[in-house]
Amino acid sequence: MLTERQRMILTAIVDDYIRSAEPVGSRSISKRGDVGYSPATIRNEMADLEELGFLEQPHTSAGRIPSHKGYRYYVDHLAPLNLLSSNELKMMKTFFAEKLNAAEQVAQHAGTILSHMTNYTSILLGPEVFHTSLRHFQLLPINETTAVAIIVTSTGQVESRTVSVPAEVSVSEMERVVNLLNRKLAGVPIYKLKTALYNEIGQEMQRYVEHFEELMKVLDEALEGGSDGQRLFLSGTTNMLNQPEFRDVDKVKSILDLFEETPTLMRMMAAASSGTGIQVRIGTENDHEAFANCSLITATYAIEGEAVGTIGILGPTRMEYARVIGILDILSKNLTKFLSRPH
Amino acid sequence: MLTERQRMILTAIVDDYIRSAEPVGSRSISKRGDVGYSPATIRNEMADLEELGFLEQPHTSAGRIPSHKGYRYYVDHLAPLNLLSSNELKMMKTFFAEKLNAAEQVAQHAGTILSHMTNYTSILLGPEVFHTSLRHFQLLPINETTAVAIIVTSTGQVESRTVSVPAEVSVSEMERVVNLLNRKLAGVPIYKLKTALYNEIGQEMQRYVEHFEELMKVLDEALEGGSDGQRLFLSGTTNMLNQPEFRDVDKVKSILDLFEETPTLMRMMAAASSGTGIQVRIGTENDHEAFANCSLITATYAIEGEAVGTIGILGPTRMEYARVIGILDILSKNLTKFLSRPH
DNA sequence: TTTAGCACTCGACGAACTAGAGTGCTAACG
DNA sequence: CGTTAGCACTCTAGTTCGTCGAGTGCTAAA
Repeated sequence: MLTERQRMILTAIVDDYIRSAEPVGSRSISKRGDVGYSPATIRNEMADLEELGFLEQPHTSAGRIPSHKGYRYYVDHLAPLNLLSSNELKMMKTFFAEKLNAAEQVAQHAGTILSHMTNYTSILLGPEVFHTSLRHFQLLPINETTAVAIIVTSTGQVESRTVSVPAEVSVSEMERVVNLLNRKLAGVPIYKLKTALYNEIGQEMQRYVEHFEELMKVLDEALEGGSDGQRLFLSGTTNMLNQPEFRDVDKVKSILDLFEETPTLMRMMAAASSGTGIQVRIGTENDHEAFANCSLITATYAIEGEAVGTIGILGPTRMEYARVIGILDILSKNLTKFLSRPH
Repeated sequence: MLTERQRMILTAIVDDYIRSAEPVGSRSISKRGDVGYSPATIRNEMADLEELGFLEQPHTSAGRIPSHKGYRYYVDHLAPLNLLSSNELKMMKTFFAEKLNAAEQVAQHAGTILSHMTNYTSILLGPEVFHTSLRHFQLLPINETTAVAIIVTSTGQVESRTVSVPAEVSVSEMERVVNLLNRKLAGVPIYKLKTALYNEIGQEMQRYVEHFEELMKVLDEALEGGSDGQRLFLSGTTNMLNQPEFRDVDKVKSILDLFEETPTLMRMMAAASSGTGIQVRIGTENDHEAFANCSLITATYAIEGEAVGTIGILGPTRMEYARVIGILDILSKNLTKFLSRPH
């Protein structure tokens, strides 16, 4: 589709623009040395590239900037493989040498490291409990009408919520049920808990307890928490303010606002990481107008072969794709290895 | 110290400036009607107030703005008592009618409401577990070398952390210890847990278990989490961007950066709420240069008579003190009542 | 004591101008 | 025929300059 020379010039323009955030002119490309043509020739090619939709011109007498399509082509075909700098490698080594236990904590910390390494904003979708299985269930009365329900998963994550308990249900009754549940439900995947409760345990439970109906309601409430137990962590949100394209408060406002809308972000992250490997969403591909000038690069991480979370980097469309992709690739792989290691 | 007329004029200036964010001139004060003097008279008083340090002049031919000292005097002596608008009352009623259980969740939600009502940023220091007592302790092995330690407090808060367990310690041994601990430590305040463990339980434990040393290390690690189990919640951070004084990215940057530094914020909140009732910290009183142009208004909330957390509002020094103080006062009192109610 | 009057100051705003970066086109070149 | 030098043209960013108006401080009159 594009000639070799056009590819060279497009690469040069994108690279330059990523570095400078200023429209790139034919002269500066020519002077770089790696494209051995005069400004005039480059101008001709640039006009062609613009016609093809890879470049845009802010106004007549300015240089060119990559269009959405230009970035997409760059990411898909032109971006160089990026090896990590020794400094970056060192940061990553230091991180994985740390002694951190809980999976969620590890992942969260990885997000922080990532935002520091890249100077962009990292978005981390914590390990979901959906596919892990039940390790332990507990129901602790706090006072006459409330109890704390605790679910511990096989990966060591703890979810808790407060539930209200009808006065008729006695403590000993509750204990009996909890014991029964632990015997029957240990090892069952979290997402199957409710159906297991209804189908298998229900009948047996009726024999043990008096207030079956009330208890089922309590358990229902208690297990509710298990299904959406995924948390979102942001790090380096203010890095956005360093980008020259967001020097204007009005332009960042909508982005920062979105950062406070956890559910929306979660949905976006989940959508973005649908495929395997590294995913790049450029500008309007993000399905939210606040991110129209941003790119989101995501990767998933897994525990024991099961993808459990997503880690992403958000920056301006003019972001250092090659470097970020390189870092994210290594980091997500290491994270997976680290989380799946025998503790 | 100030004449009645000076107080009137100062009040008028502060009120006007809070509303408009523009330097206030003598003419506009005169025209308001509530100060029945000509611009010339007011100018003379303004010159005096400036000499006394209550006002400042951005440049010669501009109006006056309140100085730090001016705000302080306003807050301490001039700010009118503020009754909540019917709309505000309604929001608060709706909030406290909601069925929320966990104390932390309630408080966090209160912070959200607060930032919505005020259009400033709310900072919430979650209920600390320090003064609550132990309801239940649990140590669940996850695999050969790790276990999850869970602490449930009398208020229903759950803290968990992953600890590593030496290979020599057997599961049954661990269970025995946990049972012993629950029998002995239930009801002990969280902050006394460690000393209680060492002084009272230690000896008895030695009789029960083989690997005393190793187990003590595990327990030590497990109980570490209890002492600082206070969490920080921010809401409405982007409201800062709506303030005209922060229209410039450079000026908000340092503030938003500070929002990411949880420990620093926690320290500031703890320091700010040292006294009782509503505390107002104006500008540089905040001990952090990022907040030099901000004011922080805080109140504490309590559970069962024990102050457990702090709720605060951060805005520009030019913030609506009267309204915010009014809202915060009511909200913190209601929050206390709500959290201390028999569930 | 208060106020009207007045000269003065200073920033905000807009118009006019300039400099410079970059373009597209044409014609010459190898 | 592809490439390049040359040139007229365009458009923005930045600067200067003058004007306007809000606001002041001071003086003198009420």
